[in-house]
Amino acid sequence: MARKTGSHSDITGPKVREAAIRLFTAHGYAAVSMRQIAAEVGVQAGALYLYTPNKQTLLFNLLLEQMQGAVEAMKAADLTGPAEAQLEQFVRAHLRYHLGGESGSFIPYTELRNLTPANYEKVEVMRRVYEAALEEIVMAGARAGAFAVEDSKLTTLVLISILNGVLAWYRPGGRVKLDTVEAHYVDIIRKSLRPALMQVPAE
Amino acid sequence: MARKTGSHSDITGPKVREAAIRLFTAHGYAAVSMRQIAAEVGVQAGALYLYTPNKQTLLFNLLLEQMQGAVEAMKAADLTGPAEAQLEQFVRAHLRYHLGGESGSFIPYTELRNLTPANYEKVEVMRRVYEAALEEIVMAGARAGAFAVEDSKLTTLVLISILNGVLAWYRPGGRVKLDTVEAHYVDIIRKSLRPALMQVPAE
DNA sequence: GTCTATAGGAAGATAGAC
DNA sequence: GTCTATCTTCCTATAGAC
Repeated sequence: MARKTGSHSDITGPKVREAAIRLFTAHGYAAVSMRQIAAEVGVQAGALYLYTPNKQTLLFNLLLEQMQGAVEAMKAADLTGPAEAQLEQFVRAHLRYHLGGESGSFIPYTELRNLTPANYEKVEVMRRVYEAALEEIVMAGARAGAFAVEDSKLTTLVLISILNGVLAWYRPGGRVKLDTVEAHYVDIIRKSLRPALMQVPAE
Repeated sequence: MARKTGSHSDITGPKVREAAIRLFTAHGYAAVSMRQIAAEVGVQAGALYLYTPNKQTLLFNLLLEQMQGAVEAMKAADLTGPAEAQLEQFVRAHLRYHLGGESGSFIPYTELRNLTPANYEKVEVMRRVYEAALEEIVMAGARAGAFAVEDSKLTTLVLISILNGVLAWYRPGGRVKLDTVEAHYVDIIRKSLRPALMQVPAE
């Protein structure tokens, strides 16, 4: 394909995306200026507006794609079999999606507060789909007597918060490997939902 | 005591504090302007500088006092008896301190990233004291065979992140009461540390 | 103790040259 | 497609009147 000299749209575009993810993750949306993003990319601030109409839309698109990606990863997981197995697959899919990205960074959901109400609502729709899927698993396990659940909504919220809590301390390339994290969370989450000891069938 | 007319230092001071906590918690330090804080208090922006030398110091003092308060609450808790009992007291103290405040809001630790390096280090010292206390409990339980722990540092980090995750969804005055939250977290954390089923002594 | 006014700078976003 | 230059707005922080 013929291409004009100096046309770097296909290179700069992704770089803007990655720089924004990295900076928003590290410092938060409000603390990051368009000039900082531009410096990270290696262009002047004005050039960013070839790739996004404004700063707000940049954040919105990143968060929406991220949330859609989480839903897709969840749907691609093998959520079949007994509730315990489904839960394990959900936990693994969640952790791999949120921690395993090439870029190694993921914008925390707390940045949702920086979206305009209209934009927030669009992302929130996806978040509800995601959490509803988890709640289905929780309720199925409760019905089957496999999970101790008093309030499926509360249990689901707590599970999500536990899983997202990993972002508070996990560092890619750090001492703790992703496999270890996965195994650890699968283990503690499984145990945390286990019915009281007396109700566990001895085997 | 004689007091000059118009001297509201003892009223405005606390109001600045509370407004800053509320706004930093809701929107994050970087997204909040001194003008917003002033408006919340009911004064003009310039008047805030009677109570803090600058915005950074305002955040620093709030976070430092918060962290010191957590350490004091932990030390005031009855951390005696077997590791299971100590852990339960730690969990209850942590949740009550972080959720039970009169103001009903607590600046998330993610705001630590907005501190200057020198200020960050001072708060970090307190955080290490706090986490070390939890790790002591975890290790004691592991030695006694009461807890399943492969890596006490990892377990401690995960426990802290689980406990702080409550801030992601709990709303004071909401559907779920503080007592319920406490009971729920004590239950799931106790279970999550329980040794595997086969190793539990039948009784 | 609080106000108004303002200095000084940095932010988001646009215009036009190349 | 990117740069430089700039408009406009908002920010932190200070000065001086009351």
